[in-house]
Amino acid sequence: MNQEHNNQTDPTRERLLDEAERLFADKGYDAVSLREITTAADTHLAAVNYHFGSKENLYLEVFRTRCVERARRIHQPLKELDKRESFTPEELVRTLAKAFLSGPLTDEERKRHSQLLAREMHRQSKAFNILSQEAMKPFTEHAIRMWQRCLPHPVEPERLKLIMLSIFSQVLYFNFARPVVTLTMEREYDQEFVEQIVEHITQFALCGLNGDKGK
Amino acid sequence: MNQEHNNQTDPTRERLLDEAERLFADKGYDAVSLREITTAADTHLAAVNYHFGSKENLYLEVFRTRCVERARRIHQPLKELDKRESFTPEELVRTLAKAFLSGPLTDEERKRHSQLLAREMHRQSKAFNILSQEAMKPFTEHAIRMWQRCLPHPVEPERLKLIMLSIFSQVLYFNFARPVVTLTMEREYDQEFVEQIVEHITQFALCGLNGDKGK
DNA sequence: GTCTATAGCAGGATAGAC
DNA sequence: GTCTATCCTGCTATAGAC
Repeated sequence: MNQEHNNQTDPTRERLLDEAERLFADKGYDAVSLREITTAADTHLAAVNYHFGSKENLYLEVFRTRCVERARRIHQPLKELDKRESFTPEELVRTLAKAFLSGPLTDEERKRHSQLLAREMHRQSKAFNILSQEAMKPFTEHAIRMWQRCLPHPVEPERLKLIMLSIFSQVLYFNFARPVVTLTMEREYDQEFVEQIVEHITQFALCGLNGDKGK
Repeated sequence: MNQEHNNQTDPTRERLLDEAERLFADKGYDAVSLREITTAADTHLAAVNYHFGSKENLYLEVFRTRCVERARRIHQPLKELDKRESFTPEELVRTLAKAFLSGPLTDEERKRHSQLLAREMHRQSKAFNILSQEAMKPFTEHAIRMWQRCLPHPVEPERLKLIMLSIFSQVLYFNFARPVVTLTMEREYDQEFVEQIVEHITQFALCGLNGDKGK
């Protein structure tokens, strides 16, 4: 109980979560079999039932631990910025875009995270509820408070929420739909390209913020 | 051969495609069984093999016929605009956003289309190839030619492609991730809300087009 | 040509041996 | 506690009756 036998650090349990996450992200819930997962995790079928009770529960545990933890790390740069005395809207937007596209996660993690998110985003499932309650909702609300703090003139929250959704849709898409992006741009993802995308989204969103002046 | 017995109009075949499309969009390829589809289409298991050869082929046929056909209808408003003597960038962007969000499709069709697209968007599959070759590529290229036609000053194609991707990511997201949108905005989809979204994306993209002037 | 009946296999879950 | 061996269900595909 004092070191290795609690739920958090059992190595078999961790390996199962690792492989489950990878495979679920890659193929989706129904396309992955428990046999596939346990073989990859170098253990046996019954281990899933022992540690998680069922396939469904293993899936949910991936969201409860892995995804929520990654979401926290994505949130981190925003919190850092918020600690500062002051910041500009441009810095806020760039921090948002960077957090998702070149931020704290490794490229592999980013891909998995986007895939799992995208898979759950359109169905009201338990996994979706975990994500929205633990990750998306607090993140969005925090970002909006930060905007209201740094914008020179007040902007109605509805507009800010729409802009948040627009930014979010783009970072998700540029991570998730890479085949479409490389096909359209005739260009592979490398550091320079990602920086270009971050810059594109930043400028896009900034103009969206100030945009209605010209109307 | 002269009326009802060719592939295009066999009523059982059509019902199978209808139900397959609905269920695949709703649950994804692996979560749907042929039994489910044939029961919904009020026919028997063997009919799938008779008409399509396999589950995989039925799936692909949904893309080859239904999705490509819908993509053509989404393309239509753009073609109409292109026939005109001249048009503004704003008209072009609004036409693009409307085509996906309130355009030629019914709401039900729009949902299905977005779901099927989103499901295939991240994996290089046969279905993806059909979509990108038959629908996305020609559409994107046409839109870019139209932009180059109506923009007062030349804009490099790479920038236009990025803007196309940004618009596309947003319309896809606002169709596909409705649970997230309603949760964030605390608002259900109705005609007024959809119009607001179209307006939001239009302004967003327009500013993105002219945006770097202010930098 | 249509559809029933079944083959053959893979899935998740679990009983029970160690 | 661990893991093998097995259960049973549900799947796709197809052979063959009508």
